[in-house]
Amino acid sequence: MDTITGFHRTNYCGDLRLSDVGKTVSVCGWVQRQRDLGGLIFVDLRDRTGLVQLSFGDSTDREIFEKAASLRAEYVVAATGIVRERESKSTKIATGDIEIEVTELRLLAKSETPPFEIVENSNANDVLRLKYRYLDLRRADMQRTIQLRHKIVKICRDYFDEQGFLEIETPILTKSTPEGARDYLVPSRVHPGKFYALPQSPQQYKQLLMLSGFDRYIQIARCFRDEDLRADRQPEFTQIDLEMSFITEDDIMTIQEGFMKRVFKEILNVDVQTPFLRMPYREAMDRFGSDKPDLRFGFELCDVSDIVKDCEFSVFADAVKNGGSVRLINLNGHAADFPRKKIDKLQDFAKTYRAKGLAWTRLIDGAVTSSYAKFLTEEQQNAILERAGAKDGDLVLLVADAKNDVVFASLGALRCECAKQLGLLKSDDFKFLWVTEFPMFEYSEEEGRYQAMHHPFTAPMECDADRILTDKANVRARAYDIVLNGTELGGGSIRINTPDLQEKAFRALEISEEDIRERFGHLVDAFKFGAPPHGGLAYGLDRLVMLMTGAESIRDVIAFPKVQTAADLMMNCPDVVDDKQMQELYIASTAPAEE
RNA sequence: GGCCCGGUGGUGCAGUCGGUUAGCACGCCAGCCUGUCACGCUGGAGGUCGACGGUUCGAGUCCGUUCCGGGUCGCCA
Repeated sequence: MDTITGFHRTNYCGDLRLSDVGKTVSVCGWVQRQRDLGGLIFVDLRDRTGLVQLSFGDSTDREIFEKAASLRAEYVVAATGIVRERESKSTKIATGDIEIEVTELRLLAKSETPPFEIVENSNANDVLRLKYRYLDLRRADMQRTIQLRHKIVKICRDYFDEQGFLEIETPILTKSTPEGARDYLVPSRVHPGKFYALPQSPQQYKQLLMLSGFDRYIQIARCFRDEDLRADRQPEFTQIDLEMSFITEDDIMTIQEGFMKRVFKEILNVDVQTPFLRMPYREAMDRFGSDKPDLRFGFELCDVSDIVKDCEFSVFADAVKNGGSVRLINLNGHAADFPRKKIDKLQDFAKTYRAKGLAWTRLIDGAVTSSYAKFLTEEQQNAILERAGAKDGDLVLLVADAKNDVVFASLGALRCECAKQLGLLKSDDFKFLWVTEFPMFEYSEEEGRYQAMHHPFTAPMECDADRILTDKANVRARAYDIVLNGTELGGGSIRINTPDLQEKAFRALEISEEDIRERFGHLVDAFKFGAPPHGGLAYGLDRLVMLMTGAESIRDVIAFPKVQTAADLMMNCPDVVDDKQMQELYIASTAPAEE
């Protein structure tokens, strides 16, 4: 084995070009592949920038040639040589016009045969990839994603710095704030029986920073939520977290739009149109059945409750009578794409959103077929078609339910599912929007009371503020979400900044005086000392990177992600700890409770 | 907690109605080869089919349980 002593890298592999021909260069990296043609050996050397071909032939020193012959995949080498124009060029790699005729070769480390090939678009399964994540990360696509993530963060820091923001770190060991997601807890050694919580977000700290006069704050903040994982959800994730003082919604949105415009231009060379469309929550739900609508395609919802409220079809009529609705989407021109079998599949899909069924009507070659034909009068059926704007070649899907939530959720999801099946979701089409005027409260069946939809510090809209205790269902908040292609990138709000209003908000949430003191006392106290009007926004960096790279899973944009059971397969954690550690923390036993 | 999908040499997959020697590609090892670039050619090694139990003359295949992974609903102020 050779050492690196005295060797100095002059270039990264992927950077060499025809203009470098004749230069003596030194490169290092991993052996991607070795091709031994007998009297001639080629080695593709890989580093984080790409590949370059090393060549060994007639002019190569005997000892070096033999060393080259012994190279295997993933061996670590350093090579010095002269850049030559290739006799036969390759268009497949960026450095395909040249090769390095090696004059010095150092073997720095050998490698066992890796458990999977280090190639782009590997289809090795997730368990293996994650167990050997350090190898998985060697692959070119992972390298690109992680490097691109760095660039996004860099642009973020630069942009917000230019806008006068200060980056301030807030604690990772903090206080549990029930309400909201489950906390990750950290036992205290010094305070037996007491616990820190890892932050779900730096929410309260950043508001207190406004109170301290920092005026414009940003943090690339790690956040933790002990909830079940999804393709776009990890238990620890990164937020770009902002807060500003002496501003309104418009200021925050404008600043944010400027960042999006810049990052999309610099990273993807995409021109994002600003200002973004703004849409009240109510409108988003009515038109798209979602508070994070994907605007890349149509298929908008349409309410036909009034047409069917007295019809013979009890599924429709009862839904309306019991306080719900009957709504539809029209898959314009796609009737032929959804034969009966596919519609049945769509029904199963809708049922996962608790829809009880899926009614449909189809217009093909002038003939109308409906799943509900025998229950409705011709007038009613025609009225539905007219309301849907249905014409020949259309397929209309209807959901009826006594709960509007179910109608919206299932139709909203169907809308996206159908678009996906029809290939209408282009990953290079970016449709931003702000969803505004969220409800201040939502009723929790479980808790039997109204809860904050955003968080308890969110300000009500000024025109609704006097009804905060009397008309909870209809009070709207100064909250807004930034949505991109059906993904909630982030959300924020204007906060309450007066003790009076904050006290009213707590009362509306039926939080007792004692709880207020215990859980939010520091914030309540702080607000007695002059809180500026302020508001902010936080959004998921991981999701932004996902959308910008077209990654299908959030795991692909995080260097060391966790699997669905929140385990890290590489580190093998969570794991048991020594009894001694447990004792120091006053935790009784390492054994899980047995049934 | 519910529902759905998957687990077969190192890797990715095939495996029909339950049938006798579990197949393919890549990778790996050895030999040959002077312009390859997914090098080529020849030969070779490598599998108790996730685990346990059951049905059967016989199980990769059927049944049950369980483990692991993925998707999703609930959950995620």
